[in-house]
Amino acid sequence: MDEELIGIGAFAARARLSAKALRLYDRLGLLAPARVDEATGYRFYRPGQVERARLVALLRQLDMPLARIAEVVDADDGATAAKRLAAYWADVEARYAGQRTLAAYLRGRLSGRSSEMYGKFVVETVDVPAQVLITEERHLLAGELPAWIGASLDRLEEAARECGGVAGASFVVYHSEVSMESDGPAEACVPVADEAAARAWAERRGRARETAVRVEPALRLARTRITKAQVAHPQILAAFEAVEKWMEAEGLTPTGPCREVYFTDWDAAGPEDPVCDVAFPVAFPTASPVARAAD
Amino acid sequence: MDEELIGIGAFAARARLSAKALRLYDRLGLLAPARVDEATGYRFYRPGQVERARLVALLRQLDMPLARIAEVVDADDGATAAKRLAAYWADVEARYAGQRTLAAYLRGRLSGRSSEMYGKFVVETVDVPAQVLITEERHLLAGELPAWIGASLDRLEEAARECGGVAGASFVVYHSEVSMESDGPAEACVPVADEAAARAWAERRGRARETAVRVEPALRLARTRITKAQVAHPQILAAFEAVEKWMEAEGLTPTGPCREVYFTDWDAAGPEDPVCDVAFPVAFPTASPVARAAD
DNA sequence: CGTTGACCCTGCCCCTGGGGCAGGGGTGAG
DNA sequence: CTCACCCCTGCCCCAGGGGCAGGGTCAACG
Repeated sequence: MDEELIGIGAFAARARLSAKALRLYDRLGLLAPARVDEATGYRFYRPGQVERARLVALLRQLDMPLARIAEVVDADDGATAAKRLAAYWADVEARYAGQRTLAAYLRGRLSGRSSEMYGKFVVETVDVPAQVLITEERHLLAGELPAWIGASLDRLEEAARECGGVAGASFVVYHSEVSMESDGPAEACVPVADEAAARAWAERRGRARETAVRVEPALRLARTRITKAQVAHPQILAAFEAVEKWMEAEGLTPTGPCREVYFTDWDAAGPEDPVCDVAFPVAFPTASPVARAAD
Repeated sequence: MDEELIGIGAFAARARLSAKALRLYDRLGLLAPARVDEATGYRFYRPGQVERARLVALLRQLDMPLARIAEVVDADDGATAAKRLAAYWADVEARYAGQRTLAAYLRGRLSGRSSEMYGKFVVETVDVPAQVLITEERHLLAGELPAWIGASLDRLEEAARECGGVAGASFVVYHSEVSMESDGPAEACVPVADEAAARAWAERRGRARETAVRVEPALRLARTRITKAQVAHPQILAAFEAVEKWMEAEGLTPTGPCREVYFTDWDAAGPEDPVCDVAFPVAFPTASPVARAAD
């Protein structure tokens, strides 16, 4: 029917792609030529394939990975394709929102406003007793964090009712990066009163899930208290840094990953109410009997 | 003074970077250890280097290339560093703005609104006589296009006064991508009346510049007229597509790169005034004497 | 009929910013 | 003595191509 096949060069020009890219897409099965000459290996395309190729080119302009492009262009109908594109773009937007606030924060910090920032945070140490925790752990992106924290703590606090009730402030432990770009694991933790019940609960959930029960030993934390408005991307970085600066000044080094402790009802708090401690575990004083107390 | 050097593992944890990344930064000169043991090759860092390392880690979260990170962290003062960061981020924002509008456009198109879009454009053919052009050519990003087009056409129209005056509508030729992401060359063209004067002008400008004089043969264009409001990223794509669809339906194929012809005073036009033709060169009818005229 | 360009092929190395693993070494504690 | 940690270098891997080498094809022109 459509016998006017065209060579890769002409097709590349019409699709506004490079021949190299077309060969790659062929190899990946994303955009196979209509015919490949067996003797010479020459690729020939139907003019009707230009449309698909151009869509691929446009999606590449969004930096969409080829695998996701395949999901879009191979969708059964336009609505599905649009939905997949929208899902991808929502990911990008989330990631980008975090980057934007981080860029703004860094611009301010580099401009020399750093010294004035640390003064705003009051850092102190506090001792936390050993606790039985029910936890959820996940790898996620910075943009997904707020939503996940809320949902995860809700789930755990709900589950805590079967485990003797919530026995302390819920918190989130960041096992790698604070405000990580990629996927340092974050762990949501809720202290519960009844260890045996907690283990039974975890058993029912199955161990393959992301949930677990663990006993955390008593800790000393260096912490600073922040308001609801400060629990957001750039501002909270300043809080973490303030605690670290303070620890350095005190000669303390962190003995574990940092955490955010939510000690009050999030939803009931106003923007200027304190809701969260940004904290690092530090060593208990050992050799010297002089306890380093809070200021 | 600061004899407490720390190993790469501890340093990596405090800087929230991987040891692997630190070795890379060492090799690139971005973050050299305070001391390297000659016998073992072990790297040792001063605690004071954590700050720089962490800044690098944060800048990496912005996907800033290491070379540009080096420019920021090696800046002489904070203001310079902030300026370089701001410059980088402005690039990202520009690029991102284009991507966002493209994503919105594609979402709409995939949802099936395509059929209703093409009806809005009236496509026709028009013959353009041979012209002497003075031109400027440049590689640039989509975000820089509007500003460059305006400035470049202003410069050329100014220069045209020395070349016998402007002899036709100014236009811009896109030698690779329409609304390209990267750097397909764009060429701004102004027709002038006096070829000899134009060549003398180009001679004075020097040939190493991006300016040139060329004679374009007579062309037949397939074009559609769009308003000032439509001369923007997603909308204009629809116009290009409409022309291409029309050409396909007419059995025509483009014989050269596409162009935007600005046939009226841009600044004096309102948003709904037609200001621009989106056009492709097509072949003159040859075998058949039946001229394909505009509808 | 041969030659000349214009196309086209595969295969290889290059880029960035690392991740992951192999294979080896050093050091201190039990 | 062995084990557990750190640490080293070097190699291969990812995406998404760019660029080049070296060789095959195809149409048109003399």
